[in-house]
Amino acid sequence: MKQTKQTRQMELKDTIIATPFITDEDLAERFGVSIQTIRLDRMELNIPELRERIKSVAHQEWDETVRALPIEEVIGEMVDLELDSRAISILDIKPDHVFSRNHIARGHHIFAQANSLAVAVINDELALTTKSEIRFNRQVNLGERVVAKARVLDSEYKGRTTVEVTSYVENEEVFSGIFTMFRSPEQKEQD
Amino acid sequence: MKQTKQTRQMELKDTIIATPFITDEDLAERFGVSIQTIRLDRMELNIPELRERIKSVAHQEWDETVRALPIEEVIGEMVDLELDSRAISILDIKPDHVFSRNHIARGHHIFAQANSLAVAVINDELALTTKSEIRFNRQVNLGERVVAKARVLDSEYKGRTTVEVTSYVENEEVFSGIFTMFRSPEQKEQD
DNA sequence: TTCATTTTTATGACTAGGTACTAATAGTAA
DNA sequence: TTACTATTAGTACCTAGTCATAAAAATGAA
Repeated sequence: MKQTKQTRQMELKDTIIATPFITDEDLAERFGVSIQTIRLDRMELNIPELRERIKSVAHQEWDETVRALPIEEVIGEMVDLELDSRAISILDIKPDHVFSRNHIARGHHIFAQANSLAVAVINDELALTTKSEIRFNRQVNLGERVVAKARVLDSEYKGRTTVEVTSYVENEEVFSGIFTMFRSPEQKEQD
Repeated sequence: MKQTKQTRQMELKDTIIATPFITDEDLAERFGVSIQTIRLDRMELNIPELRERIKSVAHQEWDETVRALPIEEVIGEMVDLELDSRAISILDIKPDHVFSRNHIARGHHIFAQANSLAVAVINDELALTTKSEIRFNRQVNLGERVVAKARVLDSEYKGRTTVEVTSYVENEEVFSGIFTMFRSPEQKEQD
């Protein structure tokens, strides 16, 4: 009994998601159609060839966990800095920053920009985030430019500094956070 | 000035470990030798060809139990997952994750692990962090292994789910956070 | 310097798993 | 019948390799 094209394509998609390292030949055998049909289906469904599927899986994993996230890119570009007072950085949302499915920027990149800005604005060799309360106010999409502005709230309290960071896309607030930063006394306080 | 075979082979090995998706052609150019020499070197060093390297990396991260998920987008290695209930991932702190000065892990990596785990545990196509309150309880150092455990607190509240993530280094709590996640209703709620 | 050995490069034939394109055929609907 | 979709077939080309063979170049010892 023959399947319709639609149901075959849906099952094909599921099959590739489930076992992405399957070849067209194996797929053709499994669905009882020719290799050409499988290739037509993949084209219509925009599913790349085996090697590209392998590469994309491997690459994303590699990119984010093993290789250095090129810090300049992750953090964004610093355009203004006055130590212990304020700082501004911009981050252009690139394909690496978004979920593949929906092209929405992943939260940790927005956080990374803000957090590293908070670290950078502190006039100290060692600055670490100890606490933060953050809010993602709106989705950020591929291609958008995020401008993060940091403002030091209380600088002089010993060992702790509070930094407020607000991020905007074209004057629309997309993220805000209060970061409590630990700054180094002479020796380590906690271990 | 020419390199010896030995030093070239050692550097070759390092290069392939550092950037495993490099082709023989690129390697040949980088080392100023022919492709054939690179292939001889790989044979002597028992380093498989590009496709096999890609496949092995891709395979390591692949787990049949979590295949419905964009596992490649989880930071750290997922070792346990029960959708809408709990999830565990581990992240080994490598040189890329730390401040060069003091070898302390940068906060956004710890956050990224926790945040992506919170996203992954949600049984939904679209899950976004809208709010979070986090705390870095102790520094994490180079070489340490961070185990993040996510627990879904209230799953059924419409459009919002709260996830608690706690990260440990050898049973010592290093990070904790409450993530409020947005999950897709039938149509978009905000834009 | 000459010879032997190691190292490197070149060449040709083959492979897997595709892309891109053209063409032919089978089945269905108006 | 004509029009259209779905499927299959076949060709040329591509990449990133493989293997085998041979020749050239560099190196070390007599």
